[in-house]
Amino acid sequence: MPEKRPTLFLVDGSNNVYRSYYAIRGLTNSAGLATNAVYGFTQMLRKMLKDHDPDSIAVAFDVGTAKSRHEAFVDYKKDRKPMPDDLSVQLPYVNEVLEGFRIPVIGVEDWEADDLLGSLACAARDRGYDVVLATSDKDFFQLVGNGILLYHTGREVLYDAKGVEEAFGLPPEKVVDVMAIWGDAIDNIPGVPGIGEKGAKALIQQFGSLDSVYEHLDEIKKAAQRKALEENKDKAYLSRDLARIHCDLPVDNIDFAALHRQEPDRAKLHDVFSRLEFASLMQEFLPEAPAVEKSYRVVTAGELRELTAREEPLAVWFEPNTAEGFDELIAASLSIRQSEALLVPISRAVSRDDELIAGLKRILQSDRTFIAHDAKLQMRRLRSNGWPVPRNWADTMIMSYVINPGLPSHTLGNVARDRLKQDILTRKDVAKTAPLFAPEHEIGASQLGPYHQYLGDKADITIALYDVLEPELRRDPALLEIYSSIEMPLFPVLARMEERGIRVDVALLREMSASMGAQLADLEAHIHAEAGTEFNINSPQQLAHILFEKLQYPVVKKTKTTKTYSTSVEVLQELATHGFVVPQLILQHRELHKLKSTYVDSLPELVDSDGRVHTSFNQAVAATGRLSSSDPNLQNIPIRTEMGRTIRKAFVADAGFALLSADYSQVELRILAHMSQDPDLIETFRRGADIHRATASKIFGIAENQVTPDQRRAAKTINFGVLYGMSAFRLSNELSIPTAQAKDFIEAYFARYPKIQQFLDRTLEEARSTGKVTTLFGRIRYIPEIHNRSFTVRGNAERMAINAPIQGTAADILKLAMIALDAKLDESFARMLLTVHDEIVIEVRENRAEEVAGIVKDTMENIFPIAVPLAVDTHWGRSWYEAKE
DNA sequence: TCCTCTGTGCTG
DNA sequence: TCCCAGCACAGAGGAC
Repeated sequence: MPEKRPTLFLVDGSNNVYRSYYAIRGLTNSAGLATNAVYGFTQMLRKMLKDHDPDSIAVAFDVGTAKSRHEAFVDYKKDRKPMPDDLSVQLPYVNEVLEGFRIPVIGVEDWEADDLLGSLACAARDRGYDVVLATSDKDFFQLVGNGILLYHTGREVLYDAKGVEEAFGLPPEKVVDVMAIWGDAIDNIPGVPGIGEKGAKALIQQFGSLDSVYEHLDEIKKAAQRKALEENKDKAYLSRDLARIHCDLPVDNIDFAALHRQEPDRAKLHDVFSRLEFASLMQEFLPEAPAVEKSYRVVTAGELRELTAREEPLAVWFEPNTAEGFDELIAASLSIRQSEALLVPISRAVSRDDELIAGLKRILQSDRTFIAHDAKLQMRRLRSNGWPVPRNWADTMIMSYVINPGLPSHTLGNVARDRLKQDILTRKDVAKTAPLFAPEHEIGASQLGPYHQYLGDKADITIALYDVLEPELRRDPALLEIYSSIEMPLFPVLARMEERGIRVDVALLREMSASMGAQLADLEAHIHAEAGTEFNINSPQQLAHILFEKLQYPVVKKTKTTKTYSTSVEVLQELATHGFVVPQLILQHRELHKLKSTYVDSLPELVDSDGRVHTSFNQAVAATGRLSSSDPNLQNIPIRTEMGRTIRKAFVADAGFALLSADYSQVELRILAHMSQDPDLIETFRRGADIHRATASKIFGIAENQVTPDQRRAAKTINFGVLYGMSAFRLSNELSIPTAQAKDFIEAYFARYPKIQQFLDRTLEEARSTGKVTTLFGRIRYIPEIHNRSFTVRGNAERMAINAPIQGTAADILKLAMIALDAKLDESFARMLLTVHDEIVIEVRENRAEEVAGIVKDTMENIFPIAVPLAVDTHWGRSWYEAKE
């Protein structure tokens, strides 16, 4: 193998200062000094040094004006605004930061920074460096290739020539030809007026160069394009000259050896960061180097044997070939102690060691505890690769979730930041460095790089979190019970459900798509004709313009955040009642388009080679304890309208099987009855009456058989409203009655169900005094905003406090039922596939559907007895459509 | 071009 | 002042 060339990173100073200035808004220190540009620039540098660890580095700034280009084109940059004051004041700090990092600054009087960078790059390349230009200016794409790479500092992506071709659409050598036509507003390169990015790229793709475009003008089909090119030939050629970056300026005086990386001056950095008030950077660059050094290394056979003999919990991470997939494993990361990690190369590509792999498999078969952050993911990765799956797991993601489910995210990186104040490298960070650091080549190497760092962090941080979270969990017996008796037994069940997937009838969806497409086209034509103009019906902005400005319909409602005209269903329905025809058509178009784009057209894309879609059930997302589903979300498949419901016909059972759906009836109201111990509500459920009719009877003081459909509907709305903490305002809206009357209804309700009122009061009191609420099983949800001074924020918190115990208890019960069912049902005749909050979908042998339905109903109804019976309805059929009554 | 925000709408 | 919990699509806007 040829010796590796040293890397030299050349940073485009002005570009990155400006980019940071515009990318981050409103950052100042307490003295009022703007710090946005220097902050962004510093973070960019820090990230780049960390991710790419260059051997040498320099920053180029332009100084003075650029004469050569003035001569070429007098208008050049004539419109460029002077640097904003709140940017120029930051430049001295940028210099201080660079001094702190000990990074040299290169500036040559009267040269364009572009040309300076280009010339430095070419000279360095010729002296044996791998050069990386750090900029977000796409003009530099032209220099990429033959020893020069571009690191896009906004995207944090490294481009080689192939990468440029993918990203830009054309290879580096064609960039100036494209710019000649396209132009560049930022640099005042005019280009050919009337032709933009797409047109310019298409032309160069077709003809190969600017010269060739002009040689073949007569072949250009679009008359307007041809005319624009004819009339602006001078501008085009001038633009090409302006876009070309010069690489031949004399840079002989530059001593490249002096650009070698140096250790940063931590004291200096700490000082400037403290004046700028960059707290996290101050923390990172303490005057003294950090005492604890991480020890990550590639494991030896001896070390692995030693590890096998031990029994303490082992944190594990298995790295697959692709970020989200379950395909071939590349490497494993193991840790039994914080700040340490052993890495095992698995990849076939390089350094595969069968002895190591066999040793690792032996460890997995032991009875020790394996700690993972998302054990379900690790389990699926192992199983899909035919590896042994451990029996005993601990899961730090679930620990974090059980301890505080309300965090915005329970990913490893997020929990590490929250709990350990540590940032970890992501796969994305490392993948961006691909052209320099191909993982399969790096993992077996003796010298550690970013990929080792990333892998080591996985196991190291997992065990560090375990050390923090496990004792914390133990301090709360109820939470420990939820963890060990609900969540941990559940995850292998969910793993199986994901692996099985559900069969989808793609042909049926394609048929639906075609027919819906035709209907949509008709509707669209009709709407455009009625509106008298063509516009994008799916654009709320354009639609609002047509409805409320062109057609002058009355304004019903404004949107919440931007206070623009709302075009929501309620608004359109309201307008339709006035007799306007367009809103009615839009409503039809909306429904069709929604169903087609979200379900009918997207589901077939997600069908696996086994003809089934495999969703992910997320066990650490919903703040109430519910599960969620994504990629695809199978918990929001339409049912309420007949057209939407039809989509369920595409979810089908295997040949010889049926789909069985079992759902809890009114589970949340039954839980409310239990938790409040309201005698009337309990009595109604015990005698198996229609709960909404019974409620109507009580509120309106009439016999149950006298209740009108409207009264029942009102009672139903109130019943659900109670679970959500509904306001009289909302109820009045929902029922189209005056607010005063809605208020009366609610008062009548609580007068008849005083225990419910007491339960709600008690729950709010718990939230106020302890800052949290709990489910029947002790699952916690924190309600930090319960004392907020803002009426709106506090009101929201109160409604969450009321809803969380009920919704969460229902989730707990469903999870217990799933665990019990998984133990009872044999894979050979009944397979749990889906769960939708109060429903479980099971694929069952046709001839055993009735028997299994009985088992499922019995299990779900008796899993956790409460003051009222839990009722479960079951239905089955060929499809999910048929399985729902 | 990509990313983020916003509006909208589907489920329990 | 708009009812809890989710996920996903499409358009629009920002831009050295």
